[in-house]
Amino acid sequence: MAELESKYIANNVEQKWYDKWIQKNLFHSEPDDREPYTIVIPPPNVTGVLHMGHMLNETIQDVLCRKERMNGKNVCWVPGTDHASIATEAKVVNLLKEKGINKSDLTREEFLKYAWQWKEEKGGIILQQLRKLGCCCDWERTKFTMDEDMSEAVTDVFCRLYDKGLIYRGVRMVNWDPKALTAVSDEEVIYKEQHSKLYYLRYYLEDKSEYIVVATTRPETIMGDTAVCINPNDERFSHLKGKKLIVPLVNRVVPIIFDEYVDMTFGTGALKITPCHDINDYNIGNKHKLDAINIFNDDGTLNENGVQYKGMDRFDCRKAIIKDLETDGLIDKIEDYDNKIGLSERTSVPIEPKLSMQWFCRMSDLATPALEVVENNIIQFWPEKFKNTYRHWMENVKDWCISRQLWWGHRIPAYYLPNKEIVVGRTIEEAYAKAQKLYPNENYTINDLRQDEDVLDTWFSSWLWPISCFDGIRNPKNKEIEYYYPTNDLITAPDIMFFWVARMIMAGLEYRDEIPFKNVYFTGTVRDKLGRKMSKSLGNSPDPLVLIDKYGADGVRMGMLMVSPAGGDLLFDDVYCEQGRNFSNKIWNALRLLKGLTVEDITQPLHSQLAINWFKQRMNVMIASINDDFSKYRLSESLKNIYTFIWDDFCSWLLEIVKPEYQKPIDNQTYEEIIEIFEDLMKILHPFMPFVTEEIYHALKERQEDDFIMNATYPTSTSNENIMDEEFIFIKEVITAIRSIRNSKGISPKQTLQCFVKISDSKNLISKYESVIIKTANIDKIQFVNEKQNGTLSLMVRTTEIFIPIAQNVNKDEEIKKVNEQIKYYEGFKMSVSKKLSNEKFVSNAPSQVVELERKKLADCESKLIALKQELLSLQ
RNA sequence: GGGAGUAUAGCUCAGUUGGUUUAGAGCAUCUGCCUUACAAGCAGAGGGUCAUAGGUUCGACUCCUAUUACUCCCA
Repeated sequence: MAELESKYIANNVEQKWYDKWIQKNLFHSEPDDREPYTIVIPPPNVTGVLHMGHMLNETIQDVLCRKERMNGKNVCWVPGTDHASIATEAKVVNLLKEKGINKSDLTREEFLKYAWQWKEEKGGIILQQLRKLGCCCDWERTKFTMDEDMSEAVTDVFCRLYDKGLIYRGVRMVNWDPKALTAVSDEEVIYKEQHSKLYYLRYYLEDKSEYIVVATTRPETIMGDTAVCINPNDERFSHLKGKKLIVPLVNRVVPIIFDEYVDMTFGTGALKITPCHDINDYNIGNKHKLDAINIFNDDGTLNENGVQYKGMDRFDCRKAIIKDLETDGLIDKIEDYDNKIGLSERTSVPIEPKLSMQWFCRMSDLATPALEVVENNIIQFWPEKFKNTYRHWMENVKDWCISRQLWWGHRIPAYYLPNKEIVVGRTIEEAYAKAQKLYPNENYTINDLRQDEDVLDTWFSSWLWPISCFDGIRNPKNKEIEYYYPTNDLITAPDIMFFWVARMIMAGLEYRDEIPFKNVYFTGTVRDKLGRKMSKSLGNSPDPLVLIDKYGADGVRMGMLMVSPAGGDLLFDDVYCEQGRNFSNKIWNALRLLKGLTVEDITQPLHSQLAINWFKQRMNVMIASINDDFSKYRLSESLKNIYTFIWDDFCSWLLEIVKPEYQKPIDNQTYEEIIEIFEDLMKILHPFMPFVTEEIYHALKERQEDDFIMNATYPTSTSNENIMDEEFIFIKEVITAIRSIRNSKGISPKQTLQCFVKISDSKNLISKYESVIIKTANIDKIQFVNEKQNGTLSLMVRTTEIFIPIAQNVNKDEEIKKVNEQIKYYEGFKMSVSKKLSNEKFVSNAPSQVVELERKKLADCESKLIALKQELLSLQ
């Protein structure tokens, strides 16, 4: 074998193995008689580039997939992307603008051509990046939410829901995004605290005899005012019943209305009502049958109802209006005021409430069963606390606004007839047939049908994802959907629980009569080390590809997972990736150690045999604990355990014990066993660090052409016996105590020491492991004695006393001080235990093992105290 | 304003139905080592009134109540 590099270079290794896995088609799945394990990826936006949130999310999925594959499942991880209507359309519009092309100058078809072109060029970047991370996605199955089959499913579902009466059209107050020029759903509005102003405006009575002061944060909407509202219990205004007011600037005469909705303590107690531009005002307007005057164009500028401000942007208009009102003396005062403003998640501009005709999907019937399956743990949430949030939303679910005023997306399959009626159909032909049937006397031609201009909300396709990925809407009985569905685990962020998770559950139950997945694992948010969310504007997000280049995909994967408990936020820092990279290097060097040894057919030393047997027992315990952690999605804990198992138990203890002296050979039995153990360790680690483990796996032995660790069987726990592990813990304490003495007295590790052990219960155990202690603590041999030896230092491990002779003089004062400190500690300990034991209630109520244990504690403590006091005497 | 969650070492977190020598890990810190696999390392050490105040219990980091602080969700 060629000389191994002294450092592990991930870049030399990772691409090589990924290419081999692809070349051997190891990620591809076909239905067979094995049990399936299915994950559909939460499809990233085509506009997106890989960010830290994806990294965490995809790493978790990859770990789960790789683990289940090694457990013998037929693993299918379906990758794909989401068309992201608003974001993509915005991107394409901007791009065209740079080329000097306005969207409004293009036809729908022309625009879509540009959009598809953009998608083909840029939309796959993120999936390429996932390959760098090592993701074992079945790339042959890559889906896009606007693929033809996926789109057909969306249309089909729309028609079915419409026929069922669950989809309707209506005028509603919607959240209007004046930049994207579309409605967005409630979930896409982000409320942010902002410093703004509260303006106190004077509205004169019709007869100008007096004015009342109205407080508002949005003075620019006064042109749409159609009333001023007052609480009927508010005595300050009771004399104004039946009076009318003049709206400033537009001089419109509006009524004073009375409604208990108004909070008497807020502002002045008088509220201006603008039914077109505020949801609460809209409701009051309906109730009191007020006029509704729309003053805005779709892009947030003022329309002709804004009279002299026509054409001005809404925020410029606010400034202008304040100036004009001031000139007219109609401003009472202006106060600083903090309020929450709704911003569009996509464009970050303030949302403008707007009345408009939209399509809605009725939710309540769909929500009931979807809540039930989560309440009954048929679908399990990890961590479980998210059930609360889910329940709250499902119990207060509102109808879903599913239309968007965009071109990029699934066009609504509704057609308008000249008589203003609507027909819905999967194709225009189907719609036309319906029209003929409904209105046989009208003699319509197919050209009379005009399709709705709007597209569907992106989530209206995403909610079908686990089904439509396997063509389960169009072909509900096909082999694939029957085999892979329901999927096993969904890994996602909690912020899309309502957009997506809840609706997938609804769709699953509605169209398959079955849940879409059995477990939902919610990841935390990736933050920077100061706890701030990672964002473009803060520039605090590292570039994942740069990280991978620097630390290796294995290093980054491990770094992220080590610090991300389920559902807990992750405070990311490069140092974690560095730790991951160092771990790869540690493993690499363990390989170098083994590869550098000369193997001979000689007798296996006792210490090697003992250590290997101990390690095998420990391995059993470890595997059981890893499997238990996985069953509870405690990936972080599992990885931490594996990390210490390999670094400490394997490298620092096992390898150090079996390592022959410099330039001496190792016996072949030990060597073979260590190679086997190393291989099992790599299998255990593989799901977390796929590349370095594959590399080591192949370096350990010659392998068959098709032998890969990613397809190996995960080691199983063959016994739960752990006697040797417990023994070894004590022996390690003994060894550490001797090393510590060495360290504190400045004795070189190279200097072999004598060692006396006072005869006690531990004699057999220490004799058994004598060879191990000799090797690792560098002592000549163990001599059992009845008394402390002269010129030695005492140390105590549990209740065993050990004496080490040291050449230099013992610093008596220092030793006396130490012994006194220990005596003090054990006296205190003894007191607390005695107190417990002298409590009759404790002795009679506590389980007998607990009482026994306390008795043993007391006995051990007393014998320690005796020894310590003797030690003190001998020092004085 | 309504709801949920968290509070344990300098930092990030474990601590599984209350009881295993009066709290564990990683990182960071300190001490000593270039000991032929590894300085991306080795050996060792220090560091905590378990947020505060009560309560339940023979026994509380663990259960209950209140307070404080922070985080998230919803309006």
